[in-house]
Amino acid sequence: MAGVRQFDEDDALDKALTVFWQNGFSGTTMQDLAEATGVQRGSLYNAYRDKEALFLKVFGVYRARYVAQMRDILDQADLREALHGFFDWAINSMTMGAPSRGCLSTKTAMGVEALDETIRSAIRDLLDEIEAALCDRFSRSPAAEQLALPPREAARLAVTMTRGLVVVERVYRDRKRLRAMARLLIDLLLPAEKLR
Amino acid sequence: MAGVRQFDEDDALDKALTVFWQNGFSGTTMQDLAEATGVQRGSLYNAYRDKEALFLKVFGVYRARYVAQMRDILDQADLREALHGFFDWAINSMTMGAPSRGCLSTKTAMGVEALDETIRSAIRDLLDEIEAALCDRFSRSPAAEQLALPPREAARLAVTMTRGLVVVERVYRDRKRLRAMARLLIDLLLPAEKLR
DNA sequence: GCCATCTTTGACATTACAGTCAAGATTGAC
DNA sequence: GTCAATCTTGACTGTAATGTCAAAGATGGC
Repeated sequence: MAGVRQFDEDDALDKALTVFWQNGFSGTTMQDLAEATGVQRGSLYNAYRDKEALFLKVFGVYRARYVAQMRDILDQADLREALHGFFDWAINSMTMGAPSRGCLSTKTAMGVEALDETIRSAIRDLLDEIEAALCDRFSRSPAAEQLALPPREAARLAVTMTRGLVVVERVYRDRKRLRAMARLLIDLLLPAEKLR
Repeated sequence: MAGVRQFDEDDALDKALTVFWQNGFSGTTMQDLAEATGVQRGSLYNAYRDKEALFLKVFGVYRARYVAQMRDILDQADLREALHGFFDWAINSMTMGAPSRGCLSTKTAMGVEALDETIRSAIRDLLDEIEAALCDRFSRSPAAEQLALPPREAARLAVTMTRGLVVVERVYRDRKRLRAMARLLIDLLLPAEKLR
């Protein structure tokens, strides 16, 4: 196999992820990616065909990391703490950077005007995975008994809420508000432990 | 006052709103607006200075209509029905069109990469107004006693949830899912009446 | 009817971006 | 060491968008 890739692919994808996350899909230019990765535009086209294919590759990295981290955080004995941990982590993640980078999947879903079917399905897969991770955690005894809703429904509600938080973050830029919202939802989902 | 405007401003703003709503701020070009309104690009620039100023004018129309309609819908005796009416209306509104037009404020908040401060503050004002409308309704007796949360908090949670619904709509394109989510939230907010 | 004032019109300048391509560089296989 | 496959490079093309401007057109006030 002669004529071998000159750049470190993992490193390049990682740097590209940072750029996409900060600027969104349509807000990122191939020039931006070339500068961030140190790989020339032409090489990126050669390696990944076009901007969308490169994005999907980067999105795969994002997705794997996201789900692994959230599963790790959810994996603690106390359900309330697991949920707090999850929301804190999500809120910290989206408020990182200046201006705050937000959420890549939400940015992409809402940011591209004519949402490409391939991209949309990649985002849907991620949301499905997030839902599944929450659902798994909620199905574990004794979580199911503590919840005000069946696991699947509680999971979907939590997923929807995190997406709402991303939008609210973008508009209000107020971490306190986000934390308060998360706390409200947790209190509603775990009524038995609601001791004010 | 010689040299008078040749086009009907209300009509033009209304048509521009349709375009912005369907395509978002950055996805809409002045050419699109010229075609939709029947007003030449140059005239639009002359009348509104630039794309952003025109958008803000259009957004004002959107905001007034949105809040008036939602206040009207919330204004029915039974709180549960008022909430169902509100969410149904919001869901119908965002799933209208093909592809569904979504929510103008959310699209704009998430779609513009470097969110302009003026636009962001216009969106924040709208969300504040939506929250206030919900809060007013929740503060009306006997709503406050039926709610699992204080009015302000319940209102904020509902606002966050509608934003989440918009994102979920864009990804899943499934009205049933949206309705189910809305129902879950309503059931959590009105625990006393939770009779399955 | 005349004029000052604003609007309309279409061409123009500028910028920005996605994607292409041919020539040259690199390197593993033999 | 040679070769062929692949990668790299930078210039080029094509397209699309925003905003500007000068000339022409319309109109209310007098």
